[in-house]
Amino acid sequence: MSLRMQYTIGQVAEKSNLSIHTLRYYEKEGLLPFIKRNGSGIRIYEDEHIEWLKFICCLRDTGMSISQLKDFVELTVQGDATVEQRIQMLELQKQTVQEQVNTLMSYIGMIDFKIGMYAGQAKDGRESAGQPE
Amino acid sequence: MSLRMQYTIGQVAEKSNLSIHTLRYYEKEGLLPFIKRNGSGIRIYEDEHIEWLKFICCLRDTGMSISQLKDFVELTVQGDATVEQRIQMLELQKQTVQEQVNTLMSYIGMIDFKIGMYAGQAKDGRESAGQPE
DNA sequence: GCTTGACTTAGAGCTTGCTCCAGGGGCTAT
DNA sequence: ATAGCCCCTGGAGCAAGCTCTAAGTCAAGC
Repeated sequence: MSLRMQYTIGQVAEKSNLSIHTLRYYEKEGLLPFIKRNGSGIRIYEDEHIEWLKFICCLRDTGMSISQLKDFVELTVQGDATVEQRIQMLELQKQTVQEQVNTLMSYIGMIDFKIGMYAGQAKDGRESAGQPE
Repeated sequence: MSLRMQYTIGQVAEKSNLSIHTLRYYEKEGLLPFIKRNGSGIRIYEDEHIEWLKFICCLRDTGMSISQLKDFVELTVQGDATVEQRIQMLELQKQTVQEQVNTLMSYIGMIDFKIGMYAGQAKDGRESAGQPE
């Protein structure tokens, strides 16, 4: 007997850090095909939908586009038969995230190097103005 | 007596993985205020400019906007007096990149968790189709 | 001298992902 | 029953960052 909480779009917006507009936009784009409505047409969200939104944001923030997300959702809706395919997609995504991390770490190195150069200049003032390098 | 190589926009496009369009766009937006022209109005790039472009891409790819980049370039053009300010900007940027790395690593964890869930479903096939969760 | 190809400009157009607006519905409290 | 609030829809608008087009210049090779 799990007590299942229900939420309106405004409550979900607060919980998910997405705007109401964005939530409706995502639904329109097919990212939330399972949200039910009450008699007045009001969207009713439940806890699992909020979890799903968090996962969507994870994929979105790692570079997956809305339409790719839609493809992923459609696979999910199709059920068991597509589990392997979804696992493959996620493995691929995981790999690209790892590459992103590597790239960002190399960027930290570049920024550090530049900071070092500037720090040297700040001491002995040998910069030739107007020539970023 | 350093031999200083010179490049046309097409050569720089190849070397920098930016399109010719993008290079001209960046110049128009003030990110490359130091590119000279030859007698016919053709842009002449040198090695240090290509280095600068790589650094610009580093900052851009870590979330700095074109207009922020422009601000940074303007400080650089002003010379020594702004070195401290530029160091501060880069320190701040470095910090945000580190936060991005942390976020991405937590996303890898989320993706892994999801893969684990799917892998479980693939084995015992207890997914309820149409209910992403 | 004509073609080819890479360069020039100004400015229009495109894509993505929101963001907002007008106009309206329905519950709840006074 | 009127106000206040949150909800709804369809569609317009917006910002960023390119991306492309039209029309033209220039230098080299045949």
